[in-house]
Amino acid sequence: MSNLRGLCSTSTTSPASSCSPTSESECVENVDVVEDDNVTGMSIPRGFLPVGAVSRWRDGLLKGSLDAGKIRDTTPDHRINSTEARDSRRNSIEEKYHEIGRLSGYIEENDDLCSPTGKDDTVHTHGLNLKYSQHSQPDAKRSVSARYSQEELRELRSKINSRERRRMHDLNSAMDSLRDVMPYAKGPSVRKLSKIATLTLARNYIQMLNKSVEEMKQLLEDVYRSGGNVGPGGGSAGGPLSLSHHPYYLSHAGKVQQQQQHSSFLTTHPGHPHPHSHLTLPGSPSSTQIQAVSLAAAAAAAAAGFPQTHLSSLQLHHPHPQHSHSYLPPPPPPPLLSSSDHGTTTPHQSHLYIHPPAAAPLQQSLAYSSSRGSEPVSSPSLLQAVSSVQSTRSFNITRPARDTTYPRHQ
DNA sequence: TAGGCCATCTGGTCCT
DNA sequence: AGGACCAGATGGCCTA
Repeated sequence: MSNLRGLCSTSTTSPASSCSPTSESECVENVDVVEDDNVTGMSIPRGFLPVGAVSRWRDGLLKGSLDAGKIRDTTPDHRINSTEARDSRRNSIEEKYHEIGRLSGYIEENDDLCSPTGKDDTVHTHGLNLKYSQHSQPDAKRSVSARYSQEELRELRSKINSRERRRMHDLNSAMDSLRDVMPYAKGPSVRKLSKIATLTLARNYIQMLNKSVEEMKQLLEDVYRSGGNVGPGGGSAGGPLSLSHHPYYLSHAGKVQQQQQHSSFLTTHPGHPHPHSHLTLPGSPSSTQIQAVSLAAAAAAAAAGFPQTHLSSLQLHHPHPQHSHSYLPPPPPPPLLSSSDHGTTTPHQSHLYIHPPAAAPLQQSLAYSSSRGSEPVSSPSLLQAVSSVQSTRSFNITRPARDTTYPRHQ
């Protein structure tokens, strides 16, 4: 029997990664402890393997044996359906494992199959080796095996795997960066968005921002068009602005006031000293300019994720009939998470339905914000999404965040 | 226990 | 030729 200790050292990557721990701490201990496995009778260096790694190593060894053709997989085409394949493999794993035990010599000639997971940096050279060494392979393929030794092929495979891991880690880092700018609360008790949920949320968030930009553009055009048609002082046109009664303004009066103090564009009307009073513009404040301000605030609120139900209630008092309507029509915005995005719908629900796993982080986000007394960082679509989920199924929104620490390899 | 999500390995393809 | 990218397969972990 080959001593399994140190068999992971053949990797070209870091030693830590060669052990394939699920966390760095898993590979810290390296005490000289050997445990006899009661299934195969093989000695397993427990000290080298983290908790739970024995089973993983066992499975990995099984996989390596299967892939290497040492063990014939009796499962018909076990690669067609992953679920079925997994179940069938799990059902027969013990049987196969006994078969592994009879193949102890395999271990001695494949010393780098000691990875706990049986995957990480376990350079199964069966791909390059077997495939490229077949005489039936094209010349280009054969040349690979002709130019490289077995050891070089292993190193090559290890390098390829390492690059792929790094690539996926970069992708995950980018995903985390994207999550950071997403309008949902983050916290220790909030599970982070899944990848698909992150992308879906990002798409709809961008759509929402684009819509705000378009509204701003339209408003500025109106300002330029009608700016010269308003009399000095604005008269009644420059009168009370309903923005002061807007819930966003009321709840953010302090911020608005602060912005006024630092803005050369906005001043507090002398006749209305109260910070919640009406806004006027210096010089000749036109109603359209005021509307621009109000809409800018509304757009900013929308960009900040403030519920658009409030924004849609923003009605501008203007003497001109063409301006008497709301600049923010209340059509429902696209859902941040729509059924089509996630591909999960319920036939009996015509409205939005979010698959629970995808919605849970959003719901937790709201709960987290609420519990902290902070204003929920949400959008109307988000609220709609969550409320629809709440009406559909119940979730435990206080469950701890899932430990999805990655990368496993540093 | 089933299903979701994820990391990893792997081989193929495309690009520089 | 080597690297990037992609998709399939697989197993682990977690939750409902």
